[in-house]
Amino acid sequence: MTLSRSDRRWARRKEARPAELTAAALELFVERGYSATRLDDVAARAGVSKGTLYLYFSSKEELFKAVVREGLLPVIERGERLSEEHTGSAGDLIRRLIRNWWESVGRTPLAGIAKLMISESGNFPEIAQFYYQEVLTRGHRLMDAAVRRGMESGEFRRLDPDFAVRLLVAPLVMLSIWRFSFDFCDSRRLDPQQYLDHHIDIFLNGLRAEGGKPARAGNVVSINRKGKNK
Amino acid sequence: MTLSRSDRRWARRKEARPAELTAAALELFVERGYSATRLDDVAARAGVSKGTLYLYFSSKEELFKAVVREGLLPVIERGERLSEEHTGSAGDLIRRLIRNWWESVGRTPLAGIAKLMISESGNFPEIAQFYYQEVLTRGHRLMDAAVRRGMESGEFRRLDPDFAVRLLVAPLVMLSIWRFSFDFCDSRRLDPQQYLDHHIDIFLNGLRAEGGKPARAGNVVSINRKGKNK
DNA sequence: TATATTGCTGACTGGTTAGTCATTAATGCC
DNA sequence: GGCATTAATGACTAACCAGTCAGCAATATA
Repeated sequence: MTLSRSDRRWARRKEARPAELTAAALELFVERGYSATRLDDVAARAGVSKGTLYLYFSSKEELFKAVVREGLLPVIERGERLSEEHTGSAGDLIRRLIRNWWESVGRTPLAGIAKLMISESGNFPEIAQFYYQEVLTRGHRLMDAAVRRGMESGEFRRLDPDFAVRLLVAPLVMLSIWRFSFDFCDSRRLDPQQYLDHHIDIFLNGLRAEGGKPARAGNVVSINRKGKNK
Repeated sequence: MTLSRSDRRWARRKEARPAELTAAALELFVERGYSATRLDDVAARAGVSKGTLYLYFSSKEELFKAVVREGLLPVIERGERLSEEHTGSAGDLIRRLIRNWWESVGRTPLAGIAKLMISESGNFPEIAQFYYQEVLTRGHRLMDAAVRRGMESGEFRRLDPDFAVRLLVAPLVMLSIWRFSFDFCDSRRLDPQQYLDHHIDIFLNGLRAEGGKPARAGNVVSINRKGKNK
């Protein structure tokens, strides 16, 4: 029995394999967790056999590291550039940063890395450390600069910026997590756009100095807006 | 060789075992994840052998269910009573509910259930469904009543209460998760009290109607306050 | 076409662990 | 004390899976 032309079982695609494997691994790690993910399944989803996986990654743990390392660093760097170049109010910068986050992380599979790192931090302290320093702390600094700018210009009240930033970021992380954990439990799904709009609205109003003009969120983070449910 | 009097290896304590086992299991599940937790380790931490574990739970999955089921229902019920009995402003009710959450969940090992359910929802859709309906939805309803009360009395602006509640709860969940995932990465730990104070402050100010009196958070949720860091 | 190179495969193995069960010892009852 | 009951033990097994490797087939080179 000869193989049909479309049987790509033996296709040689050295360049494409690593990215396909890490993409498949990310999906399965997020879906099932690190331990519960079988490398046979990762390989199958990437369209190769397990042996091939081991041509590109020396162990399951190395595959995990690659997934985390390669995912978010470019995004962080883009955010840092965006922050440096920004001229305008702190509120607008925060809106842009959140919009940027949504477009390049929140609505992509990369959002799953948050859930993955939360789940596995206990088993991989070294990777958790890397993620903490190179993703969380840098992302935090990004928002921190915006919040301080607002406080110094008199746009925001003076609160501890560290807590303010954590409270700014927490709903974004929760949105990422929700998508991969409980969204499917609910028939009427969470609308991310409206959720982000409300967050920006409440947060910026909560932070703004007495007498400043009320913040309106809808004007920036409103891509593909759908009708409000109920 | 006779066993010393203090050798409790064969102690018969039928009543206490199940709670000790679920407590040990919660700790390990949260620390390592469900798959990566060995039942031998659970049994050892509870001071028994693996065979004993199987006297009380018919499988690893049943143990997991017991951990989730028994943990949070009493707390939810207490919150529901507290909400019904409350007289006073919506802001005060929200402060009390958060304080109550912190005392009976946030600062206890039960907080780990959030991380556990997030991590394992994909592998146990049935338990995820239970958790979603009996814990998340009921907790959500609790806060929802408070938020609506505030909107109807004119204390809060009129926003979609569903989103407002999600944004009220998100930082609490993140606080739970943080403790078990990244807190140990950072030398200068997150102070939960101040974090909650800031959240209540920003959120209530962000929600309050124009002309209402500014909300101050510090007067309710300030137990065991420590010096502000930096 | 012949040969060398190398990306890819899948059967195999060694270690690990959920779940079992024959045995042991604590307790209660006469 | 003697006997019956049952909580507790830990060695055992069957299954599962990360990681290996000898061979196969696509491609490159001559």
